[in-house]
Amino acid sequence: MTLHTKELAPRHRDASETRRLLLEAARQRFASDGYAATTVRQIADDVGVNVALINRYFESKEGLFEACLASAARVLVESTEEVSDLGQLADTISRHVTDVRLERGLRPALLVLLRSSGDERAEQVRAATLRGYGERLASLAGWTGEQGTADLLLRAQLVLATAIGIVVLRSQPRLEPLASATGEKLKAPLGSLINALLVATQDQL
Amino acid sequence: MTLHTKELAPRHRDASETRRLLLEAARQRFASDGYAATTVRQIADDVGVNVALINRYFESKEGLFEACLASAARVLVESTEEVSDLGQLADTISRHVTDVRLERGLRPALLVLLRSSGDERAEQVRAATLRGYGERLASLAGWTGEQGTADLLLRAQLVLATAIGIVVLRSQPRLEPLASATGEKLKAPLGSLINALLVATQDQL
DNA sequence: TATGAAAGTCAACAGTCGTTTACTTGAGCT
DNA sequence: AGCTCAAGTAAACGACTGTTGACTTTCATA
Repeated sequence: MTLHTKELAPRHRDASETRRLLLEAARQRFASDGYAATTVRQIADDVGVNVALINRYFESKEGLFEACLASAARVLVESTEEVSDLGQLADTISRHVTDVRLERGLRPALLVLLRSSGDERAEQVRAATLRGYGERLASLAGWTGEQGTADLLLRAQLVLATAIGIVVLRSQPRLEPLASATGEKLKAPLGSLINALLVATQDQL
Repeated sequence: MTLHTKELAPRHRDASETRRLLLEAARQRFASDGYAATTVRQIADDVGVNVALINRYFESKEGLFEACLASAARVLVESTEEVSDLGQLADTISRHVTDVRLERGLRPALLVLLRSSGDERAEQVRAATLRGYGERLASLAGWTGEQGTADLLLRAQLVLATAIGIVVLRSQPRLEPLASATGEKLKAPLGSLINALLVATQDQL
């Protein structure tokens, strides 16, 4: 339905730029429709180029998907680098989860991470990325890895689960009022959620 | 890969039983692989019957999927009927989310509810079911609909988001330790999460 | 301005998809 | 035992999928 979004700027045969546009269109399609339901012809049409270029630049549909996964993993890492303590976490997550910008937003990144392609290598990237994100959250709460803080990792993964659920309910079924809630509106309840899961427990130790 | 799970019991030409088996196999496939990635031949092979029976009993692949959605909606409603106050909620959710039984468990139900088929009618069933579940949770916290309790609906949907995230992270990427956590293990953190989101706010009014 | 390599297009390929039609098998009846 | 209708099968259909190899266009260089 969304055809030829980028028709402006004649695009004088810039290979790396075309590659970038294909990656962007693919991430959007994969995030909203999933891997199997997305057609390589759709992606090519979104950019306005021929299908064959996908195989030229990414080798295969799987290759294109893996490139999307790598891009999503980068976004996830960057989104946590600005957080230094638990106090900022609610603010950061609620802002990123509601970010409408396609490039930096957590929404397409998390959605792509959830879509399965069946490919073995892609599956490992997904698992490693989500595990790393959970561990980064846990570290903020004082998780060290081996000691008596094992519960914190589970609780951090529950925060990640909430973020995933928010992104899902905001995109596909568009559940109101959650779907239209601003980052500011989400900040308070997310703050008390994080406080209950990570801060309160931290104090007990 | 999972071929002919139900070979025992010769199955003497029982139409309604065959229909039931097809529905069960479909729910499992749709929940784990999604709509587009699931093949009607796979489903028929799981049961051990010919593909044509799917179109005979459910009219189309879409019809079969809608039947799965209806079944999932029923499970969701039933899972909340046993809850009468917020105190039981954490226990109920954590038990249902970790339930391995395919029939009654929340896991396949929620997963099917998340899978999109692109069909308009299916989309409406999904939306209505999830909205109703959120409202049922909010009602337990004192949400009445129109008064100054609007925030409670948003917070209840955050609880739903967490449940969805848990189910997702427990099935496809299998994120440990969340994926293997027992219902008993999840009960405590889920309890403090619900308490922070719904009970604490309730007291403020 | 000629030229060659890169960027992009075209058309076809081998599979697989959901669906349908005509057919065969089986069980319950008198 | 014979008949009959429902349950189940077999095989093919047209459409669509990802992928490929040969072709054409463009642009920076000489």
